[in-house]
Amino acid sequence: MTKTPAGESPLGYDPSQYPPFAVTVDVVILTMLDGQLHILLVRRGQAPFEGDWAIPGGFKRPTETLQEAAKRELTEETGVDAARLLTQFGAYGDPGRDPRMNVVTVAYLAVLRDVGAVIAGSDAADARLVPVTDVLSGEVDLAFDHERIVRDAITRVRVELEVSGVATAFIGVTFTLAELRAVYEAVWGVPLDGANFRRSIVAEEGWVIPTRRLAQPGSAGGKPAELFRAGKLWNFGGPIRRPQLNQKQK
Amino acid sequence: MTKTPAGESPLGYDPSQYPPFAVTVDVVILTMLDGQLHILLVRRGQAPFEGDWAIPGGFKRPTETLQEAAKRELTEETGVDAARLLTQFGAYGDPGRDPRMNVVTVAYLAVLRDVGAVIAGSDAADARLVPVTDVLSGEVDLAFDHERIVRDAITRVRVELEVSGVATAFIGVTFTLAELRAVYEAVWGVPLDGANFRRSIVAEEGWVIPTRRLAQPGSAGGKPAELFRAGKLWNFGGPIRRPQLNQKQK
DNA sequence: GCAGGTTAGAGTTGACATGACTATAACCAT
DNA sequence: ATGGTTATAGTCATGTCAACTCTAACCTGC
Repeated sequence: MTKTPAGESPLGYDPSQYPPFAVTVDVVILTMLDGQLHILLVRRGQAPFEGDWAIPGGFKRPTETLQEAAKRELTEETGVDAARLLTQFGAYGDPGRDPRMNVVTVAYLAVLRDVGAVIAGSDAADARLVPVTDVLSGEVDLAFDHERIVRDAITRVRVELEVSGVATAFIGVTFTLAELRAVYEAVWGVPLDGANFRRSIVAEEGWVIPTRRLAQPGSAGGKPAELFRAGKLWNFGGPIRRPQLNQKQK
Repeated sequence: MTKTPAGESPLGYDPSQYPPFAVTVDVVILTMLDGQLHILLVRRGQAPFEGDWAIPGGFKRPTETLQEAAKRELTEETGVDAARLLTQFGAYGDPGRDPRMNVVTVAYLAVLRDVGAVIAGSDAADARLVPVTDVLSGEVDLAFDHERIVRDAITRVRVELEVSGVATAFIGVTFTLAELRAVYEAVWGVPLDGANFRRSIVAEEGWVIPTRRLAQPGSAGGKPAELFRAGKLWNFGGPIRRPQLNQKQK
Protein backbone atom coordinates (compact mmCIF):
# COMPACT_ATOMS: atom_id res chain seq x y z
CA MET A 1 0.00 0.00 0.00
CA THR A 2 3.00 2.22 -0.27
CA LYS A 3 4.04 2.24 -3.89
CA THR A 4 4.02 5.74 -5.26
CA PRO A 5 4.22 6.31 -8.98
CA ALA A 6 4.88 9.86 -10.07
CA GLY A 7 3.39 12.34 -7.69
CA GLU A 8 1.55 9.99 -5.35
CA SER A 9 2.78 10.26 -1.83
CA PRO A 10 1.02 7.95 0.60
CA LEU A 11 1.60 10.48 3.32
CA GLY A 12 0.45 13.51 1.44
CA TYR A 13 -1.93 11.67 -0.86
CA ASP A 14 -4.14 14.24 -2.47
CA PRO A 15 -7.37 12.76 -3.77
CA SER A 16 -8.13 15.86 -5.80
CA GLN A 17 -5.37 14.77 -8.14
CA TYR A 18 -7.62 11.93 -9.22
CA PRO A 19 -11.02 11.71 -10.74
CA PRO A 20 -13.33 11.02 -7.83
CA PHE A 21 -13.75 7.47 -6.63
CA ALA A 22 -16.99 6.23 -5.20
CA VAL A 23 -17.48 3.07 -3.18
CA THR A 24 -20.84 1.39 -3.20
CA VAL A 25 -22.31 -1.79 -1.81
CA ASP A 26 -24.81 -4.00 -3.61
CA VAL A 27 -26.89 -6.72 -2.04
CA VAL A 28 -28.19 -9.96 -3.49
CA ILE A 29 -31.09 -11.30 -1.45
CA LEU A 30 -32.19 -14.87 -2.16
CA THR A 31 -35.22 -16.66 -0.82
CA MET A 32 -37.51 -19.55 -1.58
CA LEU A 33 -40.94 -18.79 -3.01
CA ASP A 34 -43.32 -21.37 -4.45
CA GLY A 35 -40.53 -23.92 -4.52
CA GLN A 36 -38.37 -21.69 -6.67
CA LEU A 37 -35.31 -19.63 -5.87
CA HIS A 38 -36.13 -15.92 -6.02
CA ILE A 39 -34.02 -12.78 -5.92
CA LEU A 40 -34.98 -9.38 -4.58
CA LEU A 41 -34.77 -6.68 -7.27
CA VAL A 42 -35.62 -3.00 -7.46
CA ARG A 43 -36.71 -1.14 -10.55
CA ARG A 44 -34.61 1.97 -11.02
CA GLY A 45 -36.51 5.24 -10.88
CA GLN A 46 -33.66 7.39 -12.19
CA ALA A 47 -31.05 7.50 -14.93
CA PRO A 48 -28.85 5.78 -15.73
CA PHE A 49 -30.67 2.56 -16.54
CA GLU A 50 -33.97 4.14 -15.53
CA GLY A 51 -36.72 1.56 -15.61
CA ASP A 52 -34.30 -1.34 -15.55
CA TRP A 53 -34.20 -3.88 -12.77
CA ALA A 54 -31.19 -3.85 -10.46
CA ILE A 55 -30.09 -5.32 -7.18
CA PRO A 56 -30.43 -2.96 -4.22
CA GLY A 57 -27.39 -1.00 -3.10
CA GLY A 58 -25.83 2.40 -2.69
CA PHE A 59 -22.96 4.54 -1.54
CA LYS A 60 -20.84 3.59 1.43
CA ARG A 61 -20.39 6.26 4.06
CA PRO A 62 -17.00 6.93 5.59
CA THR A 63 -18.19 6.25 9.12
CA GLU A 64 -19.63 2.80 8.52
CA THR A 65 -18.20 -0.57 7.64
CA LEU A 66 -18.97 -2.22 4.32
CA GLN A 67 -21.25 -4.63 6.08
CA GLU A 68 -23.16 -1.83 7.80
CA ALA A 69 -23.54 -0.02 4.51
CA ALA A 70 -25.00 -3.12 2.91
CA LYS A 71 -27.51 -3.56 5.71
CA ARG A 72 -28.53 0.10 5.60
CA GLU A 73 -28.94 0.31 1.85
CA LEU A 74 -30.97 -2.86 1.74
CA THR A 75 -33.39 -1.58 4.34
CA GLU A 76 -33.64 1.88 2.79
CA GLU A 77 -34.40 0.61 -0.68
CA THR A 78 -36.60 -2.38 -0.01
CA GLY A 79 -37.68 -2.36 3.62
CA VAL A 80 -36.04 -5.74 4.07
CA ASP A 81 -33.90 -6.48 7.11
CA ALA A 82 -31.07 -8.98 6.76
CA ALA A 83 -28.76 -7.73 9.46
CA ARG A 84 -27.18 -11.09 10.08
CA LEU A 85 -26.38 -13.44 7.25
CA LEU A 86 -24.92 -10.79 4.95
CA THR A 87 -21.76 -12.27 3.54
CA GLN A 88 -19.44 -10.52 1.15
CA PHE A 89 -18.63 -12.37 -2.04
CA GLY A 90 -16.97 -10.01 -4.49
CA ALA A 91 -15.81 -6.56 -5.53
CA TYR A 92 -16.30 -5.05 -8.96
CA GLY A 93 -14.36 -2.09 -10.28
CA ASP A 94 -14.01 -2.26 -14.05
CA PRO A 95 -13.65 1.17 -15.63
CA GLY A 96 -16.93 2.24 -17.16
CA ARG A 97 -19.13 -0.13 -15.21
CA ASP A 98 -21.00 2.97 -14.07
CA PRO A 99 -21.35 5.64 -16.77
CA ARG A 100 -21.40 8.46 -14.23
CA MET A 101 -18.05 8.05 -12.53
CA ASN A 102 -15.49 5.61 -11.19
CA VAL A 103 -17.38 3.27 -8.93
CA VAL A 104 -16.02 0.28 -7.08
CA THR A 105 -18.77 -1.82 -5.58
CA VAL A 106 -18.59 -4.52 -2.95
CA ALA A 107 -21.25 -7.19 -3.29
CA TYR A 108 -23.05 -8.93 -0.44
CA LEU A 109 -25.26 -11.97 -0.34
CA ALA A 110 -27.93 -12.99 2.11
CA VAL A 111 -30.32 -15.89 2.22
CA LEU A 112 -33.66 -15.31 3.94
CA ARG A 113 -36.38 -17.67 5.06
CA ASP A 114 -39.02 -14.98 4.83
CA VAL A 115 -38.39 -11.67 3.14
CA GLY A 116 -41.53 -10.19 4.61
CA ALA A 117 -43.05 -7.02 3.23
CA VAL A 118 -41.11 -5.59 0.31
CA ILE A 119 -41.45 -1.80 0.18
CA ALA A 120 -39.88 0.18 -2.64
CA GLY A 121 -37.72 3.04 -1.34
CA SER A 122 -37.99 6.68 -2.34
CA ASP A 123 -36.21 6.51 -5.66
CA ALA A 124 -37.04 2.97 -6.62
CA ALA A 125 -39.99 2.62 -8.93
CA ASP A 126 -40.69 -0.87 -7.71
CA ALA A 127 -39.23 -3.67 -5.62
CA ARG A 128 -40.14 -7.32 -5.79
CA LEU A 129 -39.00 -10.92 -5.79
CA VAL A 130 -38.14 -12.35 -9.19
CA PRO A 131 -37.31 -16.00 -10.02
CA VAL A 132 -33.57 -16.30 -10.53
CA THR A 133 -34.17 -18.39 -13.61
CA ASP A 134 -35.63 -15.29 -15.27
CA VAL A 135 -32.39 -13.44 -14.59
CA LEU A 136 -30.05 -16.24 -15.55
CA SER A 137 -31.93 -16.90 -18.78
CA GLY A 138 -31.63 -13.25 -19.73
CA GLU A 139 -35.37 -12.80 -19.68
CA VAL A 140 -34.93 -9.98 -17.20
CA ASP A 141 -32.17 -7.49 -18.02
CA LEU A 142 -30.32 -5.91 -15.16
CA ALA A 143 -28.67 -2.49 -14.90
CA PHE A 144 -24.91 -1.95 -14.80
CA ASP A 145 -22.97 -5.20 -14.51
CA HIS A 146 -25.53 -6.58 -12.10
CA GLU A 147 -26.18 -9.69 -14.12
CA ARG A 148 -22.60 -10.73 -13.66
CA ILE A 149 -22.86 -9.99 -9.95
CA VAL A 150 -25.99 -12.10 -9.66
CA ARG A 151 -24.35 -14.98 -11.52
CA ASP A 152 -21.43 -14.87 -9.15
CA ALA A 153 -23.83 -14.82 -6.21
CA ILE A 154 -25.67 -17.90 -7.43
CA THR A 155 -22.42 -19.73 -7.95
CA ARG A 156 -21.42 -18.79 -4.46
CA VAL A 157 -24.62 -19.94 -2.77
CA ARG A 158 -24.48 -23.25 -4.61
CA VAL A 159 -21.10 -23.89 -3.07
CA GLU A 160 -22.13 -22.54 0.32
CA LEU A 161 -25.04 -24.91 0.38
CA GLU A 162 -22.62 -27.79 0.39
CA VAL A 163 -19.76 -26.55 2.50
CA SER A 164 -21.69 -24.43 4.97
CA GLY A 165 -25.03 -25.12 6.54
CA VAL A 166 -26.85 -22.32 4.79
CA ALA A 167 -29.73 -24.56 3.75
CA THR A 168 -31.69 -24.02 6.95
CA ALA A 169 -31.52 -20.27 6.44
CA PHE A 170 -34.00 -20.64 3.59
CA ILE A 171 -36.75 -22.19 5.64
CA GLY A 172 -38.68 -21.74 8.87
CA VAL A 173 -37.69 -22.66 12.39
CA THR A 174 -39.56 -25.93 12.10
CA PHE A 175 -39.69 -27.73 8.80
CA THR A 176 -40.29 -31.07 7.14
CA LEU A 177 -37.50 -32.92 5.41
CA ALA A 178 -39.33 -32.40 2.13
CA GLU A 179 -39.11 -28.64 2.59
CA LEU A 180 -35.43 -28.90 3.34
CA ARG A 181 -34.90 -31.10 0.32
CA ALA A 182 -36.74 -28.59 -1.87
CA VAL A 183 -34.11 -26.01 -0.94
CA TYR A 184 -31.31 -28.17 -2.24
CA GLU A 185 -33.22 -29.06 -5.36
CA ALA A 186 -34.09 -25.45 -6.14
CA VAL A 187 -30.61 -24.05 -5.55
CA TRP A 188 -28.72 -26.83 -7.28
CA GLY A 189 -31.34 -27.47 -9.91
CA VAL A 190 -31.13 -31.23 -9.49
CA PRO A 191 -33.65 -33.79 -8.20
CA LEU A 192 -32.74 -35.65 -5.03
CA ASP A 193 -34.12 -38.96 -3.85
CA GLY A 194 -36.32 -38.35 -0.84
CA ALA A 195 -35.47 -41.58 0.92
CA ASN A 196 -31.72 -41.19 0.50
CA PHE A 197 -31.94 -37.57 1.52
CA ARG A 198 -33.67 -38.53 4.71
CA ARG A 199 -31.12 -41.19 5.50
CA SER A 200 -28.20 -38.82 5.06
CA ILE A 201 -29.71 -36.35 7.48
CA VAL A 202 -31.19 -38.64 10.11
CA ALA A 203 -28.27 -41.08 10.13
CA GLU A 204 -26.31 -38.79 12.37
CA GLU A 205 -27.61 -36.99 15.39
CA GLY A 206 -27.21 -33.24 15.39
CA TRP A 207 -28.53 -32.27 12.00
CA VAL A 208 -32.22 -32.20 12.78
CA ILE A 209 -34.10 -32.48 16.05
CA PRO A 210 -37.57 -34.08 15.99
CA THR A 211 -40.30 -31.90 17.45
CA ARG A 212 -42.76 -34.80 17.84
CA ARG A 213 -45.28 -32.76 15.90
CA LEU A 214 -46.62 -33.46 12.43
CA ALA A 215 -47.13 -31.13 9.50
CA GLN A 216 -50.48 -30.81 7.79
CA PRO A 217 -50.59 -32.82 4.58
CA GLY A 218 -51.12 -30.79 1.42
CA SER A 219 -54.35 -30.81 -0.51
CA ALA A 220 -53.10 -33.81 -2.45
CA GLY A 221 -53.01 -35.88 0.72
CA GLY A 222 -50.16 -38.10 1.69
CA LYS A 223 -48.76 -39.26 4.97
CA PRO A 224 -48.19 -36.30 7.28
CA ALA A 225 -44.52 -35.44 7.64
CA GLU A 226 -42.68 -35.03 10.89
CA LEU A 227 -41.58 -31.53 11.86
CA PHE A 228 -37.94 -30.92 12.75
CA ARG A 229 -35.80 -28.16 14.12
CA ALA A 230 -32.28 -27.48 12.87
CA GLY A 231 -29.50 -28.97 14.97
CA LYS A 232 -26.11 -27.58 15.79
CA LEU A 233 -24.13 -29.44 13.17
CA TRP A 234 -25.23 -27.02 10.48
CA ASN A 235 -22.67 -24.56 11.78
CA PHE A 236 -19.89 -26.84 10.61
CA GLY A 237 -20.95 -27.64 7.08
CA GLY A 238 -23.88 -29.31 5.39
CA PRO A 239 -24.80 -33.00 5.37
CA ILE A 240 -25.69 -33.29 1.69
CA ARG A 241 -23.10 -33.59 -1.05
CA ARG A 242 -23.83 -32.08 -4.41
CA PRO A 243 -24.38 -34.81 -6.98
CA GLN A 244 -22.16 -34.98 -10.06
CA LEU A 245 -20.01 -32.14 -8.80
CA ASN A 246 -16.94 -34.19 -9.57
CA GLN A 247 -17.97 -35.42 -12.97
CA LYS A 248 -14.63 -35.22 -14.68
CA GLN A 249 -14.82 -34.94 -18.42
CA LYS A 250 -12.67 -37.54 -20.08
CA MET B 1 -27.24 1.80 -6.27
CA THR B 2 -29.77 4.57 -6.36
CA LYS B 3 -30.70 5.34 -2.80
CA THR B 4 -30.06 8.95 -2.06
CA PRO B 5 -30.01 10.14 1.50
CA ALA B 6 -30.10 13.89 1.94
CA GLY B 7 -28.38 15.67 -0.85
CA GLU B 8 -27.00 12.74 -2.81
CA SER B 9 -28.28 12.70 -6.30
CA PRO B 10 -27.02 9.75 -8.31
CA LEU B 11 -27.08 11.89 -11.41
CA GLY B 12 -25.37 14.91 -9.98
CA TYR B 13 -23.34 13.08 -7.38
CA ASP B 14 -20.70 15.42 -6.10
CA PRO B 15 -17.79 13.62 -4.51
CA SER B 16 -16.50 16.80 -2.94
CA GLN B 17 -19.41 16.55 -0.52
CA TYR B 18 -17.65 13.55 1.01
CA PRO B 19 -14.36 12.97 2.67
CA PRO B 20 -12.17 11.49 -0.04
CA PHE B 21 -12.41 7.79 -0.68
CA ALA B 22 -9.42 5.84 -1.85
CA VAL B 23 -9.52 2.40 -3.38
CA THR B 24 -6.48 0.21 -3.04
CA VAL B 25 -5.60 -3.35 -3.93
CA ASP B 26 -3.48 -5.65 -1.79
CA VAL B 27 -1.91 -8.86 -2.93
CA VAL B 28 -1.16 -12.04 -1.01
CA ILE B 29 1.48 -14.11 -2.78
CA LEU B 30 1.95 -17.67 -1.58
CA THR B 31 4.63 -20.12 -2.59
CA MET B 32 6.38 -23.25 -1.41
CA LEU B 33 9.88 -22.91 0.01
CA ASP B 34 11.74 -25.66 1.84
CA GLY B 35 8.55 -27.64 2.16
CA GLN B 36 6.82 -24.79 3.95
CA LEU B 37 4.16 -22.35 2.80
CA HIS B 38 5.64 -18.85 2.48
CA ILE B 39 4.10 -15.44 1.92
CA LEU B 40 5.64 -12.47 0.12
CA LEU B 41 5.91 -9.42 2.41
CA VAL B 42 7.38 -5.95 2.08
CA ARG B 43 8.78 -3.86 4.88
CA ARG B 44 7.24 -0.43 4.84
CA GLY B 45 9.65 2.42 4.27
CA GLN B 46 7.23 5.17 5.20
CA ALA B 47 4.70 6.12 7.85
CA PRO B 48 2.27 4.94 8.86
CA PHE B 49 3.50 1.61 10.17
CA GLU B 50 7.01 2.46 9.02
CA GLY B 51 9.28 -0.51 9.50
CA ASP B 52 6.39 -2.96 9.81
CA TRP B 53 5.85 -5.81 7.43
CA ALA B 54 2.88 -5.61 5.09
CA ILE B 55 1.52 -7.31 2.03
CA PRO B 56 2.24 -5.48 -1.22
CA GLY B 57 -0.44 -3.23 -2.69
CA GLY B 58 -1.38 0.29 -3.64
CA PHE B 59 -3.89 2.67 -5.13
CA LYS B 60 -6.14 1.66 -7.98
CA ARG B 61 -6.17 3.98 -10.97
CA PRO B 62 -9.42 4.96 -12.62
CA THR B 63 -8.40 3.58 -16.00
CA GLU B 64 -7.55 0.06 -14.87
CA THR B 65 -9.54 -2.84 -13.54
CA LEU B 66 -9.02 -4.10 -10.01
CA GLN B 67 -7.18 -7.10 -11.37
CA GLU B 68 -4.85 -4.94 -13.44
CA ALA B 69 -4.12 -2.75 -10.45
CA ALA B 70 -3.20 -5.78 -8.38
CA LYS B 71 -0.82 -7.04 -11.05
CA ARG B 72 0.79 -3.63 -11.46
CA GLU B 73 1.28 -2.93 -7.77
CA LEU B 74 2.76 -6.33 -7.16
CA THR B 75 5.34 -5.88 -9.89
CA GLU B 76 6.16 -2.33 -8.85
CA GLU B 77 6.74 -3.17 -5.22
CA THR B 78 8.39 -6.56 -5.40
CA GLY B 79 9.44 -7.24 -8.98
CA VAL B 80 7.24 -10.32 -8.97
CA ASP B 81 5.00 -11.11 -11.91
CA ALA B 82 1.80 -13.02 -11.27
CA ALA B 83 -0.30 -11.81 -14.15
CA ARG B 84 -2.43 -14.93 -14.31
CA LEU B 85 -3.59 -16.67 -11.17
CA LEU B 86 -4.56 -13.52 -9.32
CA THR B 87 -7.92 -14.24 -7.75
CA GLN B 88 -9.91 -11.82 -5.69
CA PHE B 89 -10.99 -13.00 -2.26
CA GLY B 90 -12.22 -10.08 -0.21
CA ALA B 91 -12.78 -6.37 0.32
CA TYR B 92 -12.00 -4.50 3.50
CA GLY B 93 -13.39 -1.09 4.35
CA ASP B 94 -13.69 -0.65 8.11
CA PRO B 95 -13.46 3.00 9.16
CA GLY B 96 -10.05 3.70 10.56
CA ARG B 97 -8.28 0.73 9.02
CA ASP B 98 -5.93 3.28 7.48
CA PRO B 99 -5.10 6.22 9.75
CA ARG B 100 -4.60 8.60 6.84
CA MET B 101 -7.97 8.51 5.16
CA ASN B 102 -10.92 6.37 4.14
CA VAL B 103 -9.50 3.44 2.29
CA VAL B 104 -11.38 0.49 0.89
CA THR B 105 -9.05 -2.23 -0.26
CA VAL B 106 -9.72 -5.22 -2.47
CA ALA B 107 -7.53 -8.20 -1.72
CA TYR B 108 -6.09 -10.60 -4.28
CA LEU B 109 -4.41 -13.94 -3.92
CA ALA B 110 -1.94 -15.71 -6.15
CA VAL B 111 -0.04 -18.94 -5.83
CA LEU B 112 3.33 -19.16 -7.54
CA ARG B 113 5.62 -22.08 -8.28
CA ASP B 114 8.68 -19.87 -8.32
CA VAL B 115 8.59 -16.31 -7.10
CA GLY B 116 11.92 -15.61 -8.74
CA ALA B 117 13.96 -12.58 -7.79
CA VAL B 118 12.30 -10.47 -5.13
CA ILE B 119 13.26 -6.83 -5.53
CA ALA B 120 12.07 -4.24 -3.05
CA GLY B 121 10.41 -1.30 -4.82
CA SER B 122 11.30 2.34 -4.38
CA ASP B 123 9.54 2.96 -1.10
CA ALA B 124 9.77 -0.49 0.40
CA ALA B 125 12.65 -0.99 2.79
CA ASP B 126 12.74 -4.69 2.11
CA ALA B 127 10.81 -7.47 0.42
CA ARG B 128 11.09 -11.16 1.13
CA LEU B 129 9.35 -14.47 1.63
CA VAL B 130 8.25 -15.28 5.18
CA PRO B 131 6.80 -18.57 6.47
CA VAL B 132 3.07 -18.17 6.93
CA THR B 133 3.29 -19.88 10.29
CA ASP B 134 5.27 -16.88 11.53
CA VAL B 135 2.41 -14.62 10.54
CA LEU B 136 -0.39 -16.83 11.82
CA SER B 137 1.37 -17.33 15.15
CA GLY B 138 1.69 -13.57 15.59
CA GLU B 139 5.46 -13.77 15.56
CA VAL B 140 5.52 -11.29 12.69
CA ASP B 141 3.25 -8.28 13.11
CA LEU B 142 1.69 -6.81 10.02
CA ALA B 143 0.66 -3.23 9.25
CA PHE B 144 -2.96 -2.09 9.00
CA ASP B 145 -5.42 -4.98 9.13
CA HIS B 146 -3.16 -7.10 6.98
CA GLU B 147 -3.02 -9.96 9.43
CA ARG B 148 -6.76 -10.43 9.05
CA ILE B 149 -6.38 -10.28 5.28
CA VAL B 150 -3.66 -12.91 5.34
CA ARG B 151 -5.75 -15.20 7.53
CA ASP B 152 -8.63 -14.91 5.10
CA ALA B 153 -6.26 -15.67 2.24
CA ILE B 154 -4.97 -18.84 3.89
CA THR B 155 -8.49 -20.01 4.54
CA ARG B 156 -9.30 -19.37 0.93
CA VAL B 157 -6.35 -21.21 -0.53
CA ARG B 158 -7.10 -24.24 1.64
CA VAL B 159 -10.51 -24.44 0.05
CA GLU B 160 -9.20 -23.63 -3.42
CA LEU B 161 -6.76 -26.47 -3.18
CA GLU B 162 -9.67 -28.85 -2.99
CA VAL B 163 -12.23 -27.33 -5.32
CA SER B 164 -9.90 -25.90 -7.92
CA GLY B 165 -6.74 -27.37 -9.30
CA VAL B 166 -4.46 -24.78 -7.78
CA ALA B 167 -2.05 -27.37 -6.43
CA THR B 168 0.06 -27.56 -9.57
CA ALA B 169 0.55 -23.82 -9.46
CA PHE B 170 2.87 -24.31 -6.50
CA ILE B 171 5.36 -26.53 -8.26
CA GLY B 172 7.43 -26.75 -11.41
CA VAL B 173 6.41 -27.84 -14.86
CA THR B 174 7.60 -31.36 -14.17
CA PHE B 175 7.30 -32.82 -10.71
CA THR B 176 7.20 -36.02 -8.73
CA LEU B 177 4.08 -37.14 -6.96
CA ALA B 178 5.89 -36.65 -3.67
CA GLU B 179 6.40 -32.99 -4.49
CA LEU B 180 2.77 -32.62 -5.37
CA ARG B 181 1.75 -34.34 -2.18
CA ALA B 182 3.99 -32.00 -0.17
CA VAL B 183 1.92 -29.08 -1.44
CA TYR B 184 -1.27 -30.54 -0.05
CA GLU B 185 0.38 -31.42 3.21
CA ALA B 186 1.90 -27.98 3.66
CA VAL B 187 -1.23 -26.04 2.82
CA TRP B 188 -3.64 -28.23 4.74
CA GLY B 189 -1.24 -29.06 7.50
CA VAL B 190 -2.16 -32.74 7.46
CA PRO B 191 -0.17 -35.84 6.50
CA LEU B 192 -1.37 -37.81 3.50
CA ASP B 193 -0.64 -41.44 2.71
CA GLY B 194 1.71 -41.57 -0.25
CA ALA B 195 0.27 -44.74 -1.72
CA ASN B 196 -3.33 -43.59 -1.50
CA PHE B 197 -2.35 -40.21 -2.87
CA ARG B 198 -0.77 -41.82 -5.88
CA ARG B 199 -3.75 -43.99 -6.53
CA SER B 200 -6.18 -41.08 -6.43
CA ILE B 201 -4.14 -39.21 -9.02
CA VAL B 202 -3.08 -42.01 -11.33
CA ALA B 203 -6.42 -43.82 -11.24
CA GLU B 204 -7.83 -41.47 -13.79
CA GLU B 205 -6.15 -40.25 -16.91
CA GLY B 206 -5.84 -36.52 -17.29
CA TRP B 207 -4.43 -35.48 -13.96
CA VAL B 208 -0.78 -36.17 -14.57
CA ILE B 209 1.09 -37.10 -17.72
CA PRO B 210 4.19 -39.31 -17.39
CA THR B 211 7.32 -37.87 -18.89
CA ARG B 212 9.19 -41.20 -18.94
CA ARG B 213 11.99 -39.51 -17.07
CA LEU B 214 13.08 -40.09 -13.50
CA ALA B 215 13.95 -37.64 -10.76
CA GLN B 216 17.24 -37.77 -8.92
CA PRO B 217 16.85 -39.41 -5.53
CA GLY B 218 17.69 -37.23 -2.56
CA SER B 219 20.76 -37.68 -0.43
CA ALA B 220 18.91 -40.22 1.66
CA GLY B 221 18.56 -42.48 -1.32
CA GLY B 222 15.35 -44.21 -2.22
CA LYS B 223 13.83 -45.38 -5.41
CA PRO B 224 13.92 -42.63 -8.02
CA ALA B 225 10.46 -41.14 -8.64
CA GLU B 226 8.88 -40.70 -11.99
CA LEU B 227 8.49 -37.17 -13.32
CA PHE B 228 5.08 -35.98 -14.42
CA ARG B 229 3.54 -33.00 -16.14
CA ALA B 230 0.18 -31.56 -15.13
CA GLY B 231 -2.78 -32.72 -17.21
CA LYS B 232 -5.85 -30.82 -18.26
CA LEU B 233 -8.21 -32.01 -15.59
CA TRP B 234 -6.76 -29.58 -13.08
CA ASN B 235 -8.75 -26.84 -14.71
CA PHE B 236 -11.94 -28.43 -13.48
CA GLY B 237 -11.15 -29.05 -9.83
CA GLY B 238 -8.64 -31.05 -7.84
CA PRO B 239 -8.44 -34.83 -7.42
CA ILE B 240 -7.68 -34.89 -3.71
CA ARG B 241 -10.30 -34.44 -1.05
CA ARG B 242 -9.37 -32.75 2.17
CA PRO B 243 -9.35 -35.24 5.04
CA GLN B 244 -11.51 -34.66 8.09
CA LEU B 245 -13.17 -31.70 6.48
CA ASN B 246 -16.48 -33.20 7.46
CA GLN B 247 -15.46 -34.25 10.92
CA LYS B 248 -18.74 -33.67 12.63
CA GLN B 249 -18.37 -33.16 16.31
CA LYS B 250 -20.67 -35.43 18.21
C1' DG C 1 30.33 -55.39 -2.56
C1' DC C 2 27.25 -56.16 1.07
C1' DA C 3 23.95 -54.69 4.88
C1' DG C 4 20.67 -51.73 6.44
C1' DG C 5 18.05 -47.63 5.68
C1' DT C 6 15.00 -44.83 2.55
C1' DT C 7 11.73 -43.72 -0.91
C1' DA C 8 8.55 -44.98 -4.84
C1' DG C 9 4.94 -47.40 -6.16
C1' DA C 10 1.65 -51.76 -6.43
C1' DG C 11 -1.76 -54.47 -4.26
C1' DT C 12 -5.23 -55.97 -0.51
C1' DT C 13 -8.69 -55.28 2.70
C1' DG C 14 -12.50 -53.44 5.37
C1' DA C 15 -15.38 -49.54 6.71
C1' DC C 16 -18.41 -46.43 5.05
C1' DA C 17 -21.13 -43.49 1.80
C1' DT C 18 -24.25 -43.33 -1.77
C1' DG C 19 -27.66 -44.28 -5.64
C1' DA C 20 -31.38 -47.06 -7.19
C1' DC C 21 -34.99 -49.47 -5.88
C1' DT C 22 -38.94 -51.78 -3.19
C1' DA C 23 -42.21 -51.89 0.46
C1' DT C 24 -45.28 -50.03 3.82
C1' DA C 25 -47.83 -46.47 6.39
C1' DA C 26 -50.89 -42.64 6.65
C1' DC C 27 -53.17 -39.13 4.68
C1' DC C 28 -56.40 -36.90 0.68
C1' DA C 29 -60.18 -37.05 -2.78
C1' DT C 30 -64.21 -39.15 -4.92
C1' DA D 1 -64.06 -48.34 -0.07
C1' DT D 2 -60.67 -47.12 -3.68
C1' DG D 3 -57.07 -45.08 -5.89
C1' DG D 4 -53.73 -41.37 -5.76
C1' DT D 5 -50.15 -39.07 -2.95
C1' DT D 6 -46.62 -38.37 0.32
C1' DA D 7 -43.55 -39.91 4.15
C1' DT D 8 -40.66 -43.23 5.93
C1' DA D 9 -38.24 -47.84 6.34
C1' DG D 10 -35.40 -51.22 4.37
C1' DT D 11 -32.44 -53.72 0.81
C1' DC D 12 -28.81 -54.22 -2.38
C1' DA D 13 -25.05 -53.10 -5.38
C1' DT D 14 -21.48 -50.04 -6.21
C1' DG D 15 -17.86 -46.86 -5.35
C1' DT D 16 -14.70 -44.36 -2.43
C1' DC D 17 -11.13 -44.19 0.69
C1' DA D 18 -7.98 -44.90 4.61
C1' DA D 19 -4.89 -48.20 6.59
C1' DC D 20 -1.86 -51.49 5.73
C1' DT D 21 1.54 -54.75 3.51
C1' DC D 22 4.79 -55.81 0.10
C1' DT D 23 8.33 -55.13 -3.43
C1' DA D 24 11.55 -52.43 -6.31
C1' DA D 25 15.26 -49.30 -6.67
C1' DC D 26 18.11 -46.17 -4.93
C1' DC D 27 21.49 -44.25 -1.08
C1' DT D 28 25.39 -44.50 2.66
C1' DG D 29 28.75 -46.76 5.64
C1' DC D 30 31.60 -50.42 6.36
